[in-house]
Amino acid sequence: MKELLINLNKHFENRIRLGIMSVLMVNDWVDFNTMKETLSVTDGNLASHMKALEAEKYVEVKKQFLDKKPNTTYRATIEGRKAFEEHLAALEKLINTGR
Amino acid sequence: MKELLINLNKHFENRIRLGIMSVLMVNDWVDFNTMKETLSVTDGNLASHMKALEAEKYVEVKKQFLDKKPNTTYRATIEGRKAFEEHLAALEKLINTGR
DNA sequence: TAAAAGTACTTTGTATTTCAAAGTTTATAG
DNA sequence: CTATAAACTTTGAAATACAAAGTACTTTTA
Repeated sequence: MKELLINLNKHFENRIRLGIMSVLMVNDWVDFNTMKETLSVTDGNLASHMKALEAEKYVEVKKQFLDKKPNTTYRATIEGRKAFEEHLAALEKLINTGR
Repeated sequence: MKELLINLNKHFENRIRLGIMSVLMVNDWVDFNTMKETLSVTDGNLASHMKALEAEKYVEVKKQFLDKKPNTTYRATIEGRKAFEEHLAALEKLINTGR
């Protein structure tokens, strides 16, 4: 019970970040607009959270032109998956403590 | 996948709040200092989070003198338990979506 | 009965986080 | 050219979080 909270990853505390990572755990490459609609966030907000996750090397980005239109897709890195798994494990521990 | 995030309760997003509620789910009455040490937070910080949870009616407070010393204890209300259960369920859903 | 100590705050001030809205860039379509 | 779309970036405001210092109340100690 001593280190109840230390394994929680600060970068995943926010709900939108939780959503992003959850989506990226099951989908290999997810494009900007799909993510935006899935989470119901503004484009600016999504971009900034993405940037934060990118800065932590938790997601990688691929920019290309698809159908002659700019298309940005994301996927979780190995590191990101690992970090998120650890976060979820810590959450589960909390959940099991809590009932 | 549409309402991926809406069942998450904003008041439980913070790690310390998560810790508080987890502790209160399994312990009926927990005193201020035990909570403070369990979570490794300053007294001011704990007090303010407690106040926030109290304002939402998620915890109730009992103040008394024990061994001639002031003693404040907390427990989760029925409402608080319900809200936290829902939050955990939403988290679990995310977790299961995410692996 | 005055000083000291402990509990549980409250206040203050700062730093960080979050978010929407507006503006920007680049590339294609007409 | 001009318009349009995607994906940002910038700006600014509001909310949140936190530590540190200060306070109130009570009991203990001298």
